[in-house]
Amino acid sequence: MLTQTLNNKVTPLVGSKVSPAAAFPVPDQFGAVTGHVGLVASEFSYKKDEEIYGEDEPAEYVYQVVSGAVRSYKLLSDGRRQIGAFHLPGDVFGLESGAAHRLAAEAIIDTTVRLVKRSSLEKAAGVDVQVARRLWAMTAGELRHAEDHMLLLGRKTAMERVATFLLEMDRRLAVAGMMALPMCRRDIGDYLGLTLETVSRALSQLHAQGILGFSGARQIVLRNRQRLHNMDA
Amino acid sequence: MLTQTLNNKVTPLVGSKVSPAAAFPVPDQFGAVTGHVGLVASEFSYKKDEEIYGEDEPAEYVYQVVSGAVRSYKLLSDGRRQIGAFHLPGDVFGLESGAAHRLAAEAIIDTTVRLVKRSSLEKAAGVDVQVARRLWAMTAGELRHAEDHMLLLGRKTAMERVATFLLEMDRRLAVAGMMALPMCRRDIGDYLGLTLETVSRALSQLHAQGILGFSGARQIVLRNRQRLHNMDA
DNA sequence: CGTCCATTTGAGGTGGATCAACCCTAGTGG
DNA sequence: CCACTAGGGTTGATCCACCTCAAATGGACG
Repeated sequence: MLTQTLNNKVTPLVGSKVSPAAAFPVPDQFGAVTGHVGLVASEFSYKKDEEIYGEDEPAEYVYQVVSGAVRSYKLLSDGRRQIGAFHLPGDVFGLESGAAHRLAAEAIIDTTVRLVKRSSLEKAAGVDVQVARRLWAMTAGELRHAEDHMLLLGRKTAMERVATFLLEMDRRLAVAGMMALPMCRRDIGDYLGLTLETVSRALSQLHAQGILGFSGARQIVLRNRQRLHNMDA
Repeated sequence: MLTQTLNNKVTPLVGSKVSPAAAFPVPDQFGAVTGHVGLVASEFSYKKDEEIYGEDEPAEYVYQVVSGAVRSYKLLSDGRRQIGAFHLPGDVFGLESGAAHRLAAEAIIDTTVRLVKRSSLEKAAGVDVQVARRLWAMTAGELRHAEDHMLLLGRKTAMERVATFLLEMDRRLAVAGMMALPMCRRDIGDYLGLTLETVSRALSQLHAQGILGFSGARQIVLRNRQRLHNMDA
């Protein structure tokens, strides 16, 4: 993609403040890599539901969410979808060791990213072992998440999956005890290996038990993290 | 682990032939890393069902299967198990970017491994960017497998999962068109997010359709890979 | 205020789990 | 060499968690 020009200002990175849109400080993974070697990062924006890159597309860029949210997913031929990860402000995504993206990526809501050429990172990693180490650690972090998620998809019940999801999102995007989910029930279902109806029923049940509160379907406050932890197996 | 000494001869690695027990040549991932820097690898053997390392245990060593087979898995508190990967002759496992193993590992059958200290690899990676690149690529390969497996666990039917499993094993361990599975039906089920009964029924059905043949429950020959491919979605 | 889509809720169906025999077959020991 | 045994595998019957299909409700935005 990246053919249409929405908002393409080029900014040199040095000290690189990151994620002004994030409501709390996040570790600056991108700057940790780019800062060392004076790479140049561009900014780019995507509309809600716009594709950022497709599955098996050449991996030309590595991205960091500045604001908004992104889903990475795979599709089966008949349209069944598995979302492998949600990317929130501060997160790096699209980093590949090989030549192609193995999942597609789309903006969940209007989203701004910073991006650098993969070839620049490769070159930097060839010169600076600290950069190489950071790239490895990022991929290892993704692997850790995938391994946890395999356990969820293969062995947890619907309620356990939703509990795990809520605790993950609470950790990653709660502000003042409240989280504003950027994704719809279908996205959550496709992330958890469930249908949107099952997700909705589980959330309704948690609401009825007083474990969470709603202010609109996507504004959720956890009222009892301990009980949620107990449900997550 | 590694406290009892079963068979601990130390062998310096140089050109490093690998996997004499493998029935066909495999890419020498271990040697590709260790060969460059003259690391020392030991050999060690484990009995069937013996633990190699536990979940969250410090990651002191990196392993390569010489002969036998290994399962990597996570457990829930009530005993539900998700096997994340099977490791066959030639495969490297137990490689971590962080300090601890995130899955446990056990020998499925009597197994011999080669191993090197993680600290040695870390040091080598700090000196030689090619080593660092290889370590990253290995972790990225595991991530690729995990991403494919999330799709299977989240969205494929029982028959599709079994078909995918058979094609994976066929690719990885078939000799002369036949494969000798080292693992039991329960292991297969815990890998595919199914019960052992469901795995058995799927295999029986494929047998009845003439898509595969048995010579004993674990000796399988695929008679129609194309039809199997069609079933795997 | 009305439209559109996301979400919730309900009713019923089903794929895979569970529970329960039974059957192989590879060892084991006589 | 064969009978016995134990563990793995198969098959059957039933159950139920989650899916599917359907309709009502709600909320955001023009």
